[in-house]
Amino acid sequence: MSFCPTDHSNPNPNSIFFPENPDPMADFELSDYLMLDAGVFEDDTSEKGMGVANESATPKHSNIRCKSGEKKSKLGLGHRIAFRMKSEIEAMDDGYKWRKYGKKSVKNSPNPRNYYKCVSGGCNVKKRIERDRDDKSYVITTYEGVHNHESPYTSYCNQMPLMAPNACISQPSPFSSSFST
DNA sequence: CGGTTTTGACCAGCGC
DNA sequence: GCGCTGGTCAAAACCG
Repeated sequence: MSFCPTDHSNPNPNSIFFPENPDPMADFELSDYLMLDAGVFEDDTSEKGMGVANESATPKHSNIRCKSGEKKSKLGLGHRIAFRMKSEIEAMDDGYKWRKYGKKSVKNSPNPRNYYKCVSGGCNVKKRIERDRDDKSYVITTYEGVHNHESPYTSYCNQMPLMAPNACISQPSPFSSSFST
């Protein structure tokens, strides 16, 4: 599996960029990535099966975890993807436009979880963001659903290939070493 | 003034 | 059936 910046079928870490931070590598580090395809997730704890709530429950390394044929997404939205990264900021701009619709304190975590929806018309992709309970310098982001549109950022890049052909896809990425297969 | 965020209330699913 | 928990709604507050 490879991640293409122009592929909007799934939100992916490669599409994240940092308009407010010209040097994201300075305080950004991907720690873990979980591919929770088709609403299925690795239920590796004894906690209630709300899926990716578990990713903060166990120590993690740079592994891609994928499992299929077990539990379905509660909402039936299809793809679910979660990753954990070291970052000072929680609301990273991944190129899509999100609207916050909820904030909730969750059990076993001192940090609240924030809920966002993609505001593009007809797109019901959601994401959850919370700080790792064990290490607050890490942020756990979970995407749920599939975008039915391109990222505005991707569109922007595609419009200026002659101007800066490498400006969007060739920047150093914390994900590139882990996910370019 | 319109869009976004905050926050308490409400609802549904799950375990006991 | 009941209580707990996570997820969503919606009104109010906030901000540019």
